[in-house]
Amino acid sequence: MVSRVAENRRKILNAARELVLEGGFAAAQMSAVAARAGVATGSLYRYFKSKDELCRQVFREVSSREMNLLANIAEKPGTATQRLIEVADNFAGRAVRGRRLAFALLSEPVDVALAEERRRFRRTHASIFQGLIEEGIATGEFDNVDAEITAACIAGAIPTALVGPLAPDSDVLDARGDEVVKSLVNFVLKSVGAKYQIDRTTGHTIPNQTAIHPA
Amino acid sequence: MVSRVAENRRKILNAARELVLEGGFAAAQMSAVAARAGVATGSLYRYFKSKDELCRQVFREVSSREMNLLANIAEKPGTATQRLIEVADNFAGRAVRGRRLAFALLSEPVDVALAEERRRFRRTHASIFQGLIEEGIATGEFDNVDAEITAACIAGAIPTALVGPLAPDSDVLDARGDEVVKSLVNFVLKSVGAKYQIDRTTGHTIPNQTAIHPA
DNA sequence: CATAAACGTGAACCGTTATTCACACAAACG
DNA sequence: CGTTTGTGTGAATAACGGTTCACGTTTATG
Repeated sequence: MVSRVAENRRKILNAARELVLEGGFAAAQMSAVAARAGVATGSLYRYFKSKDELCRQVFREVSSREMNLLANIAEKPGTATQRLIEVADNFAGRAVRGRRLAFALLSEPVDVALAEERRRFRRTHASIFQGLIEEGIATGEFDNVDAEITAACIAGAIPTALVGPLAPDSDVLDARGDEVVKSLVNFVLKSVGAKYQIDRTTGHTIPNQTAIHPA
Repeated sequence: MVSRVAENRRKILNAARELVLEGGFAAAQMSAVAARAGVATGSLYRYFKSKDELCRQVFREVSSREMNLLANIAEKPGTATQRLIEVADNFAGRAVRGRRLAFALLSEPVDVALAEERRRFRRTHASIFQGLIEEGIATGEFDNVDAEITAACIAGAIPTALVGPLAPDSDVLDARGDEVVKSLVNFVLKSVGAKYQIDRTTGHTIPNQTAIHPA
């Protein structure tokens, strides 16, 4: 009995998540969620106090998966530079490959409840970058930049570069995707004054131009 | 008569703009706009086909003012570096000082009609930066970065750094505002591989650390 | 001045969605 | 087996905000 309740809760969350993955949070209307989950709309309210609560839950589930992925990469052994490259590459790469999800999590117009959740998400992103930047500064790999601001900038730059000026439902990213991701990684590296860049075609590490040709 | 019509149109647009400046586009409800303008709600539809059209008009008026400001700075004489500094400083500085407006134009959740308008706005921002970056690359002031992507990143980074991780309705920016703006300018300079930074306290131009201490 | 055309009005209308609720049914308990 | 408690239902409700419209008023035209 208690298990059936848990099972239903799961069914509802899964249905909502599927809808979000397909059409963003705009598509997660209560009646649609209920239909997808195979229950009545009224039943949703046996499990969730409100739509906000349901959506927040979905947002948390989906975003925490992404967060953990990046956080784990950031904690792996290696130089700050290597890890910064990997985090940035994964962040941008995952966003490019899963543009629908990235849009829903980062850019889709949502109401205040979710906007709060999204702020938290962004802050977590930023704090991952901030940690790496501070490490890199300490080891001398990076310049002595304002880690907090730089991290916030990076956390904002990557998503908006992907969903903003580059058309959001265009397929440019499917073709040029890898190249764009590499450019983004290089952007990140330059912004912290890293000594290296990655080659736009081979992906190999190469010296940073600024460091090689000082004024 | 024709002048009275034009006058009323102006009254309505002004009322809508005021509301947007005070509470974002969410506050620009038809009834509120009508009340503020001193006309009946029905009258709004004598002047604008729909709310979307009215809001677009307001968005254009307000954003084009901002755009022109930056575009003019970008066209002034001087090195690409100098102008990039000025554009970035104005962009960030104006956003910090007019956070309400910046929020409405750049980050507030809006519906599809305005989202389209906003995309255009962002693209224009990006193209201003892109032009400066390309110039700087040509003159050897900047590294040979991917100008399109870098510009998109910068255009996305500055707004989200201001309204994102740093609390949006907090007053941190009122106190630390200048410092934050300078950090943002330095972020921009580093991301293009400029030879200079600006001093975080004096605001004077100083050599870029990366260029001075090559690996 | 007569008439038409346009303007101004604001209460009513409508579509959209989240939320509720009265009722049916199943499960737990003595 | 009766009772109570919890669960499922989906049509009705409520709230919200943009849009309309039938009517009075002002302005233009001949």
